[in-house]
Amino acid sequence: MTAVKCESPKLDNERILALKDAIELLSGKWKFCILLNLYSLGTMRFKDLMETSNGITPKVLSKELQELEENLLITRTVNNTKPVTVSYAITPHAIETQAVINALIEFGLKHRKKIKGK
Amino acid sequence: MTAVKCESPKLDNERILALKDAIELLSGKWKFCILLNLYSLGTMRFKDLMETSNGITPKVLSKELQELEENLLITRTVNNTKPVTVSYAITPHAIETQAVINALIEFGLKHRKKIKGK
DNA sequence: ATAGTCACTATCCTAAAGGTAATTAATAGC
DNA sequence: GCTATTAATTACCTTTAGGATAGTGACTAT
Repeated sequence: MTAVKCESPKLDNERILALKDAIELLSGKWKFCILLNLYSLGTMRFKDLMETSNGITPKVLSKELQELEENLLITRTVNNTKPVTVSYAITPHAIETQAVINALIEFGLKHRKKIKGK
Repeated sequence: MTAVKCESPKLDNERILALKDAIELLSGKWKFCILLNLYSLGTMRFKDLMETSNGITPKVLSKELQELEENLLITRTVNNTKPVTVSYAITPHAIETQAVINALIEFGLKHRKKIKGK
């Protein structure tokens, strides 16, 4: 992942690091897609995520899920089924990303209005 | 820019597009750095931005500024000085990104606490 | 004439993100 | 034995973001 740069004389170091972490953690082509799907549809299996994340490949999905799991945003559960299925669910902690998503949506809505009048 | 993918049965199409736009507009290594600097230090010249955005090259800074200007987040003003100087300032519209930045910081702070206890 | 400032632009290059396609392991059904 | 399902992994390839370096054009100062 490309390390994000952000410095600001107005923010203390802890906040700068937090901002940097948050951006890096959530950036990429598929992160929000996966989180939104898990958030709105609940626990999902690998196969389900393959289908709802339109155009993703198993390799990329697998990698994304690993990153999200490492960062405690989702849980991975192997089910005792045949063939083996694996369930993914967002953690309570991941629900905190909703505030970010809402802020992005609100900004995006205002932005679209601004741009339309150009 | 890599087009972000996000779909969700819970969000209507307008909000999905807004989210997509916002993410794409703000993603990249330098966007937040530049916006934060202009926000906290006020109007800045190209040269100033080169110095505060530690490690950026003129080519990349130029490209980032063009993108931000196209999206009405900053203004570009050529000053009648010798040699010519150019001033960049954030627009009132760009100040709305503060909500996004704050949400990211809040999430990042909580996230750092979570990860520390791993 | 030469060197310096400022705001870039041009060219080339690397590293990382992401895509394609094939393959694997475990198991079940036919 | 052969095919199918699920959740991956592997090797390979392409695209893109961004970095390194040099150069340009308008001007000033010495």
